Amino acid sequence: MATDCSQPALDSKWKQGFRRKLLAWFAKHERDLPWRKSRDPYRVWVSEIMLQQTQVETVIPYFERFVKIYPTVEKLAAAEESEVLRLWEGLGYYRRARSLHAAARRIVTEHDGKFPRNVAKLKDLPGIGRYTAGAIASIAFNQRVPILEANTIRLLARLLAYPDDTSKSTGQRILWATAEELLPSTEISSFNQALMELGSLVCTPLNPLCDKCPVARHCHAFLAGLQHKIPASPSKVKSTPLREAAIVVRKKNHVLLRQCDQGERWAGLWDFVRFEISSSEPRLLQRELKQKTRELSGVSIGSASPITTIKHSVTRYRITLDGYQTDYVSGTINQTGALQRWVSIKKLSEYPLSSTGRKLAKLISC
DNA sequence: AATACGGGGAC
DNA sequence: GTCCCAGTATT
Repeated sequence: MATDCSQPALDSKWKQGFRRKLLAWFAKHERDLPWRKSRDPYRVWVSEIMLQQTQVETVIPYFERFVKIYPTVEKLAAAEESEVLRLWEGLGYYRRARSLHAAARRIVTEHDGKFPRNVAKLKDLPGIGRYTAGAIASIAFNQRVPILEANTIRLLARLLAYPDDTSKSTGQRILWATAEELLPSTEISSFNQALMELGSLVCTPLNPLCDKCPVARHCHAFLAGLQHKIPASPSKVKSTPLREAAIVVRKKNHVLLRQCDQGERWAGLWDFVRFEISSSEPRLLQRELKQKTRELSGVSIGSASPITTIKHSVTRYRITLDGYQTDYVSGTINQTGALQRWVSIKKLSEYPLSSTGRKLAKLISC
């Protein structure tokens, strides 16, 4: 099946012109990005996972360091998960790192260290969905399969002048069908990358550079003057404020760390004792800190003195995190629930911490 | 179909 | 402050 019949076929000459213009533009404007130095599927894969919901400029230093330390899928498979998370620290969406590591082990054991070339087998690996499977298959193996992600959603929505919410299933179906219909018969790797590159550099969210766009004459939004209205902004969930406390419990030159459980935020990473707080009045707050620290960790603490306040966001939550320091008084760490450990301050650098955990760690070590 | 999952860049 | 980012997995 070449096309989705729910989508009216695009004119053949129009498609040819689009492909030709796009590829010519890409030949001239392709950025020199580190994951484009080769089409090694391993490097393509690592870059695609890092790039999920993460901007190119942010990924570059992480990618360089990662492939230097793990140059092959075998090296990655042989690593400890915590080492992988340590390299991922600060990049966010840590499940990506855990899935990447798990997938590396499966590629080595189930596929003899070779990447599956077809989309179905790629999608079967953890952390690889429809986009990433298409990206690896097309970019690394030049297979004729479509991709659809942030850049191309915007680009294709404008190209069609698609007026509705592109995140809904109808919009997704239409845009995937369009991405497939536009595919040339050769040069798929360049074509798919060119779509993303044009979306990223020219067909930008705000103030698209239509006068620099090689396919402006193909673009129904541009031709109708609707490029600023399309794509429609999706309905957004409003954020919820949250107050939390992080307690650095000190025992001589050690501090108490806890490894976040599966199913909670920062799964697999380590953090200081951390919980939501409700009290405002100082006396009550001290009681709450002691009580919740005891509940969560098993240890009793003295009075907690503030270190700093960090404001940050996690998905839809706007968190105000108060960091405290206090001395261990008594008790032993819980053996049930999440793994906990007394860690010497010197060794904090070896542990993968959340971004806020790392900020607190830097503050106490000096 | 909706929601959880991080953190930072750009304006 | 807000919006956005080379999405995926789970509910």
